[in-house]
Amino acid sequence: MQIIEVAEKLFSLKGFDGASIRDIAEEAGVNLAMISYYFGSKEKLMEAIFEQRMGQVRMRVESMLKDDSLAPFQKMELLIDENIDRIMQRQQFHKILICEQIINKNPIIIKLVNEQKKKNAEVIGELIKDGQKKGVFKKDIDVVLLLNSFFGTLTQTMISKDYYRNFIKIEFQSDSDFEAYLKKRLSKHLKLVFKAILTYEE
Amino acid sequence: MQIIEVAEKLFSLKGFDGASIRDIAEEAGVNLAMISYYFGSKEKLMEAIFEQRMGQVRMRVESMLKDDSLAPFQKMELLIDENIDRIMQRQQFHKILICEQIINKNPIIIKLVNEQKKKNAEVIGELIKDGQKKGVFKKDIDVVLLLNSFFGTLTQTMISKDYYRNFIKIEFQSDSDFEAYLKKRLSKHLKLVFKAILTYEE
Amino acid sequence: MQIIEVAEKLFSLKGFDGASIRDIAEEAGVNLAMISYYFGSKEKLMEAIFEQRMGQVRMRVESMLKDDSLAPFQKMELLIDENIDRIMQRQQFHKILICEQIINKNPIIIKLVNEQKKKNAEVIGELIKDGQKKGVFKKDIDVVLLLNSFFGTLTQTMISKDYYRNFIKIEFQSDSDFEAYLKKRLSKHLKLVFKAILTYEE
Amino acid sequence: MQIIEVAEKLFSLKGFDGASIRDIAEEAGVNLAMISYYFGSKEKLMEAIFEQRMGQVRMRVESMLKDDSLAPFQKMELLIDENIDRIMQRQQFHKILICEQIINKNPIIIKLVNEQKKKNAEVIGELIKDGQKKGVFKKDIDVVLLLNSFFGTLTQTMISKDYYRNFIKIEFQSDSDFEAYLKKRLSKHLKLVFKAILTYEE
DNA sequence: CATGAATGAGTCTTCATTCAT
DNA sequence: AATGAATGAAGACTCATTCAT
Repeated sequence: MQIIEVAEKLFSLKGFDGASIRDIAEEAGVNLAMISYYFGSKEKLMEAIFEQRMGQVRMRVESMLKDDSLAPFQKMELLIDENIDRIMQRQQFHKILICEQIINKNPIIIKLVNEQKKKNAEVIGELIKDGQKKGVFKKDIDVVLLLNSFFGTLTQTMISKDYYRNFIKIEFQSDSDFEAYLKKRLSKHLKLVFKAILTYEE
Repeated sequence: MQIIEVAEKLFSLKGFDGASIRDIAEEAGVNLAMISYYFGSKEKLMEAIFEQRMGQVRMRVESMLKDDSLAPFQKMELLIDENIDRIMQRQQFHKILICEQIINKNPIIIKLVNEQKKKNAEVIGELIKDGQKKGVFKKDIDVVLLLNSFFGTLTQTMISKDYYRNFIKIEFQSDSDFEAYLKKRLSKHLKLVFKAILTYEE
Repeated sequence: MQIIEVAEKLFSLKGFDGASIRDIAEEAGVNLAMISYYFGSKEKLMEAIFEQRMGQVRMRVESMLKDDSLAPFQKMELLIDENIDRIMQRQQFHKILICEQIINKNPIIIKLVNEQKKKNAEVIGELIKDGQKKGVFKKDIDVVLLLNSFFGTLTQTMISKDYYRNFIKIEFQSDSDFEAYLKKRLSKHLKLVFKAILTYEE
Repeated sequence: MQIIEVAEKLFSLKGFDGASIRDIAEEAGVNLAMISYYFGSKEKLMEAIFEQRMGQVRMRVESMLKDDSLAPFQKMELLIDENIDRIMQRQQFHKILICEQIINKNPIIIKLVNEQKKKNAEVIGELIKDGQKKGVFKKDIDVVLLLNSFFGTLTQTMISKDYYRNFIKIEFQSDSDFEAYLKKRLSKHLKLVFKAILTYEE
């Protein structure tokens, strides 16, 4: 578990090929051979990270979405905030996730990722259908592009965090202060984008 | 020039650390030592790619933005389509661009990228001010988050292209057919998002 | 230890830059990577040789010099023979030592060498003071030039051994016979030189 | 000629294997290919240096030694000072000379060096015979060891110059001041050594 | 069960040299 | 006569993995 934590950190900093298991073993304070011994190989270690991190998704959301006392917009906003929190808390992993979709395409990982994407599309799809039935959402919504805008905005913001912090001329007392500010802005911004996509008729 | 082309391709497929200069030399049909000979080092080769690709940006746009006969919305739509075209034509480079912002962080490259981001923010910033003066755009627009949504949506769509193609149940006769379809959908989607962000008042 | 032995041999034959770790690994019968594995780098291997060889100096001498029953001249002669033996037994190392003082100048090694020189100067300095106090050595002796003559004669003889063997018209039955002859001649010669420097008044 | 000068400098600083013809070409301000073009190869360049530098020896000495009005001791002292000057003026070359006798033993160079040594032995041999005939030098003098002591002292002093300067607690205004001081000390020291070897009976 | 030692394959880079111009 | 471009060989070093203990 500690190995996974260190590996996640180093993979996110240097990439899969850039981080050596030597580095990982050293920083984790374990024997070099133990990584191959426990995980089988470097590739398998990466897979273990993905299994570990992707298995934790969704719990609170599921039940909430079934709650009929909540309006579709409320559910959508909950979903947005929930995911902003989740991703901002696991930035290292999500950096790896992006890179993994571009390079090193390990089939096992790609499969895991696509399953997750499918689940995401299903959840949001149901929510949209519900909203459409209730007449508050418009017809013809491209779920995938909606999700791409959502996750794309989040990841793009995440990887250019430093640039953004430098751009807005506000001084923050600590990193977590800035992080909190960022989440608030993202929340507002993304809710607006969702609202537009879900209701705006050309 | 041919080396740059091959290197761009392999870097986008395997990442900077994953692509060896051996691979690059072989695929480019040149001697292994030629790469160090021409570019000095692997790092410098990467920098050469960035200088090559980032120097080509914008020309038509500049003049167009100064054209007073165009309404802010028209300009904005032109800008969107222009950038969709540009990025979809240079997908390999933009994949590298994303990874480079996450890992390896060569300072020279980061500097180039940040300068480009600044220019982007300035161009869109002027356009927005113009629209606000003319009363067609709302106040208080976060330029950076707007751009993050734009480029984030594009890159997210690009890296999950295969998933998207599989998801929509349409059969395409060729890759370029799908590519064209994708660009049309993206154009429509992003114009909607921009319109919302630029005009929608909560 | 075996690697050090082989490295010493090859460094003395081809020089630091001329001897590749490939050669060393091959001749030592170990894997190429083992040298980096054990020593860290080629430079560190060289440092290891110096630490190994310079740590062994002097032991018998120390006690001998404190022996008050020996006259200064006797001590000096013992010191001369001791050092001739030491250097002739480690000719390979002393060849490296000379080259290292001219080229490559690894600071760690230079430091070790200078410390050794300082110790040598101290030992001989004490001996000289003792002899002066007892009135058998003259005043105003340049310790460093005395040592330079001593070690310079030895090394010069060592590196032009072949020429010397060819010059004197004596046939030797074996290399070790010649070596023994050389040591005897050197001993006589150097004792004469020392005596002159220590007593001869202009 | 300029190439030879630069090559001599770099070979003396980094050794034959450590100095690349790239470095030499760059510092000499000539084309990289010109060195192979003019000299044939790196080895031949080294040979050219030796031919250049060893051809210049002896001119004034020859005539002087035939001068019958000079006593053997006077001739000897002239010879000593002459050679101290010569070597101290060509320190770079003599550093190369030492290394070349230890490593990289190019046969052509070794031949040149041995011829020079033979000439040296002849000249000093004649001088000694003359002195013996005149009854001022003793019998049984080992010419080679005498020369070894002479050149050995000089080279040893040369390569540990910095240590010596640091050891004696005298401050020098300039490098050439120290160099002059060194030559004076060496001259006195070596004349004493010679006198002892040539006259001292055990 | 856990690990220190060892390895072969691979990394990037630099080398002296050559060749067409 | 002189050189820029190009190259094969070799350089030191690091890698993920294995294996005997």
